[in-house]
Order: sequence, then C-alpha cells, then structure tokens
Amino acid sequence: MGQKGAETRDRLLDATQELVETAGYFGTGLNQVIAVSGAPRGSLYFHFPGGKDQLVGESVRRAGRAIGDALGEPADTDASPAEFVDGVLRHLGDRLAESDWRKGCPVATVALETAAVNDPLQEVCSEVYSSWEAALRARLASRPDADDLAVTVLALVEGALLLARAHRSRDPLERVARQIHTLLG
Amino acid sequence: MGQKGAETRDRLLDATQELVETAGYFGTGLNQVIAVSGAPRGSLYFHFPGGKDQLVGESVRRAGRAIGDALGEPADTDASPAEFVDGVLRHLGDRLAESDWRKGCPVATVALETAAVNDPLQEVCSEVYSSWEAALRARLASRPDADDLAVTVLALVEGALLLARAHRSRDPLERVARQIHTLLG
DNA sequence: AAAACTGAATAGATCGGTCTACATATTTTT
DNA sequence: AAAAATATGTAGACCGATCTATTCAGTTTT
Repeated sequence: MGQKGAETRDRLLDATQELVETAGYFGTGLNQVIAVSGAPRGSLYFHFPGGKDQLVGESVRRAGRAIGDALGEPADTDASPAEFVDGVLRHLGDRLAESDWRKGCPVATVALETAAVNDPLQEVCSEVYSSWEAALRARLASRPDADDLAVTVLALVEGALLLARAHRSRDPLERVARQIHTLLG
Repeated sequence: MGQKGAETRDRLLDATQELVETAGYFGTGLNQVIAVSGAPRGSLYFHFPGGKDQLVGESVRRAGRAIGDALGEPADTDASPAEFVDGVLRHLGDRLAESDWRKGCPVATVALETAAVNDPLQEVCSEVYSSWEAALRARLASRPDADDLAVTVLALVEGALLLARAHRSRDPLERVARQIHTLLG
C-alpha cells in the first residue's frame, strides 16, 4: 500500500470513528463517511472490501487499542488505583464536554446496537472490552479479587459515561469519582 | 379513543420497545414495527402523528416508568440495599439470557445513539434516568452520601448490563454483584 | 350519523453496494 | 534510460432496496 493509499485509509477510519461515536453504527451512513473523510466511494470499497462492517470493525478495534494502550501504561509509582481511575474519569469528562457530548466510549454504542443482531461486530466489541479488562486487572494485581474488581471498575466507568452523555453533564462522572475510593480505597 | 384503538396503540408500543431494545433507534425501521405489531401503517401515524420520534419517545418513557415503579416499590423490611441491588442484577441477568442477549436496558441504546443528535429523545432518556436515580436515592436515604451513591449504583448496573450484552454472558453481572457489597456494605 | 380507525398507494430521500473508466505509481523488459 | 506492463488507487454514475412520512377514500366502532 502506497503512502497516499494509507492516508486515505486512515482518513476513512478517522471519519468513521468520529461519526460512529456520535450516532452509532446504524446512525452512521457511508455517505456521511465519504463526505467527512473526503475520500471517494470507490476508495472506501477498495480499502474495505468487506463494506460497512469491516470499516466499523477496524475503526472500533483501532480506538479500542488506543485506549487499551493508555490503560496499560506503566503506572506512576506513587499513584494508587483509585487515583488512576479518578484521572481517567476526569479525562473522559473533559473529552465529553469539549466534544459537546459526542465523544463518550467509542465502543459502547456499537456494542449495544450489534450485541444481538451482528455477530462479527459483537465479537469485535467483546474482544475490545476483554482487552481493557485485562489491562485493568494487571493494574489491580495486588488485590485478591482483581478479576471481579477490574470488571466492576470498567462497568462503573462505562455506566458513568452513559449517564453523562444521557444527561449532557459531567455530574455522573464526578459523583462516581467520589465513590470510587470506597471501592478501591 | 375506542377500545380497539387503544389496543392497536399498545401493540405498536410493545413492538417498538421490543425492537428498539434489540437494535436501537436507528436500527429499528417503522416497517419492522408495523410487521411485528400487525398494525396498519395508517394507524401508526394516526396514533403517533409525531412519527418515529414520538413512537420511540413514548415507548422509552413507558418502559422507564415500569422499571422506575419496580425500583420504588416499598422495600422488604429486612432486605439491605446491597441485597436489593443483588436481586436486581440477578433479575436482569435472567431477562438477558432468556431473551438471547436482546433485552438489556430499554433506554441505554437510545440514550447513546441520540445523546448528541436528537434533542427530544435525549431529553426523554435523561428524564427516565433521573427518575431511576430518584428512586434509588430514596432507597438509600439512610446514607449521608445517598445522592452520589444512587448515581453510582445506577452507573454500575448500566455498565454491567452493557458488558453482559457485549460479551453475551452473565459473567459481568455476577462479578459486579459480588463487589456491590463493598460499595453498599 | 359521527367519530375513530384502517389500508393501500405514493413521495422523495437515503441506504449499502457494484461497476467501469480513469489516473497514478511501481516494476519489468528492452 | 526509455518503454511497456502491471499494480495500486481514485472518481462518480448507477442499482435495487429501504427509509420516514403523507394522503385520503373506505371501513369499522361507538
């Protein structure tokens, strides 16, 4: 793949992620993807012969990898798990507010839309969440119940993001942040 | 509105709730609603002149009210908040597994899809969540941080439902149930 | 008889996807 | 090095299907 081609491919994934994060899988049309990315229709099917599913699948995977990497970064030596999650919540709140409540979790909407009706995408979402759970588990390895705790922390963050988006407010993120210490203290 | 009309209206709402819970707002077509409900096309726009938004809005509100009522039921005298949430999680797990991972939260998918792109529906979802938060707050009234705790419990349950649907497994619900005691113990 | 409701036809937009012609690189042959 | 051949990528017209919404004469219910 030449350089130009790689750039077009990336622009398509960028546009897809942006749009899907805002309105979900069914709420995003390929015409929009083409318009936002500036890439022509032919290029879309050249780079993603699998069509919409492949495009969204790769886009979700890419976004998932980026976040998974961030979760897996070597912990600050003197930051407790609670402080770490606290920072994550603050960061997510910033991103959410700055994007006018468009950018929450890049996986959640697709996960809910496709869980029961699109096996390939369900699998992608499941794998992404599993990778995040693993990263959190590693961070909580000192705890005896690290497995349960990792899933619980992820559920808490995802739920807080959902409520924040639904209310168009950082409030749920802040409330959850205050309670995270009870869980991880 | 005659009796027949009321039945048709209800059947339309039933079908809408079922379909929207499975595939979301954008993933549900009015043709499907008509097919599943058995109601004629003309009746849809007779009973819901506001079109799809009104139909989905009322459907989400109705589902929200049902759950809100359940959350607000007078507590068993000798059931702790933790035991109550535990029961909710078990009930949700049953519903989810029995429906083949179709029936999770009847609000979440719509909330995420519409948060940034459909003001009327965003408002409906926000109000439903607020009512649930109020019901939970009432149940936790003995706690000094009942406000934060209610939102946190709701986030936890919503997050667990999201992960359970994404993984097509009750596992996240069970893990969260085990940790809920740390939070509410 | 009046009000409530239905059923079918239809409109115009948009959906995801296919196809072919063309342009631009890159490699191979001479 | 020039020319020919091949691979890579772009551009957009076009397809049938489906989308939400409207209309309105006819039927059923009250």
